[in-house]
Amino acid sequence: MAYEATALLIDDFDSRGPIARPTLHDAIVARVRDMIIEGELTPGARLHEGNLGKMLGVSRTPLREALKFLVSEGLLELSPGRGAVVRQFSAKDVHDSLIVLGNLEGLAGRLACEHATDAEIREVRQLHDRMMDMYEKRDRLPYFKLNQSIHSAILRLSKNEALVSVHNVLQARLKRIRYIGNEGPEKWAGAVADHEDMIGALEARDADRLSKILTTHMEKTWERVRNAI
Amino acid sequence: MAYEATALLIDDFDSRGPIARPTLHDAIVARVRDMIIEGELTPGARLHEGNLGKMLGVSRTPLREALKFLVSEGLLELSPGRGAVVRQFSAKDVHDSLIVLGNLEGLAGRLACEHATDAEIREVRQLHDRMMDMYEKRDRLPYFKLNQSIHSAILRLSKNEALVSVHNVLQARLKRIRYIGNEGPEKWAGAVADHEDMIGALEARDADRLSKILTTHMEKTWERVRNAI
DNA sequence: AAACAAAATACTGTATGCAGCATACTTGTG
DNA sequence: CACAAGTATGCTGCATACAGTATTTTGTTT
Repeated sequence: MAYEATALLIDDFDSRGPIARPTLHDAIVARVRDMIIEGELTPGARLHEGNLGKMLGVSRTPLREALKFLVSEGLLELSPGRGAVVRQFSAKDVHDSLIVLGNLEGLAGRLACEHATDAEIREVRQLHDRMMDMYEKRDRLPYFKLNQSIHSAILRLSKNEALVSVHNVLQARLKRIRYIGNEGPEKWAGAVADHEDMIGALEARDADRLSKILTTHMEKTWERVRNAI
Repeated sequence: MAYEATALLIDDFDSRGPIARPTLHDAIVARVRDMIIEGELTPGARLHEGNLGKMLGVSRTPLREALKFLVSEGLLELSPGRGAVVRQFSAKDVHDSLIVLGNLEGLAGRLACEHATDAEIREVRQLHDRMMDMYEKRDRLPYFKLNQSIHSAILRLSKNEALVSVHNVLQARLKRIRYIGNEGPEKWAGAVADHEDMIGALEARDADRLSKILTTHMEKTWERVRNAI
């Protein structure tokens, strides 16, 4: 019975790429991370090792290892003798993180203008166009996902691994909040306008302009999200 | 016998602060991190759980948890079935990290100009003056430590927790490199000049200037370190 | 009835044991 | 003598068992 659940976990994991096979550790980390992002585990909730382990079909040992991993990522907090708790982010925490994220994306944009190939920029343009389609249809979820893809793509095009990894950590902490904070129609239009500017600046390889747009875009994100906290 | 080593570990840990008592987990993490920074564990070295555990007087279970933590921090890499290895940083990795660090410190400087109190700036000035004393005496190690303290202080004065935490992660990855890369006299003078500018800009609360100095300072660090890799 | 103390329960932290896999060594063959 | 295959050793990955500590519940006293 326990093994059925384990099998499920591993099936969930993306098995493409012949280099590294999926490990149970990675599967648990990904699963718990999702549970936090999707709100199954709410901020402040205690993670009971016994129950959670049974739930996932895993013994406490690998589960605890995964929890330590998530503590290091900043998604959980650990009080000695009392186990792991889903981390609470105050409004200031979120604001602080968004400032840093804005700065990192600004840097990424600058580097992307320098290092991206024309073909890569065309790919981002395609993502953008598909996103605009979804906006026309007011289809929120695909829009949201494509939006995320575009930001990730710009990060990737910076060709700076350290930047990508740091950005991912911060991004993961806020994913839950952004998941909730779905903006109203008027602010949505503003975000779309930003994105039009973005792709334009990238295609023109105007590093200063792209950098500024990205940083400012993140400040606006704060305005959109601040009430949802 | 095993317990003697454990006790030692815990004694190493700073026990001030009545809130959180030192945990074995934190002690192991700190110890292994130090072993990497100080070169006791060289990049590419495999970490044998049995031996390392005996060495530290700890069983494999908490040791493995600590290793997972350090993997998440980016100091170790994990290949399934083959355990943990001290991560190798290529020259590009280091360069990329320094670019990001420079950007983060630039942001920190900008925020510090805004949020630091006069008293806090005076404290940085004192650190700076003491560092200059050490420079006069050509006393490298205290100079190095005070230098680090000043950069940390500026980060702290940004009053941005997310920024501090992200900076720490990246800083930890490079600590080993900086530990090696001790510059020659002519470049040392350049670094000192930068620091004079820094404290001046901070006291004047000139955010743009401080930000630029910090970012540029990091680019110069690359020049100093690049040959040592 | 309320508050405090004590005991029982339950959860975390650590050690150990076992199974599966990777690697190294040895032996046999071309 | 070299190379390949099979075997043996050793290490990682996971589960379970035990010890120590926090929490909750119950009983007693004011």
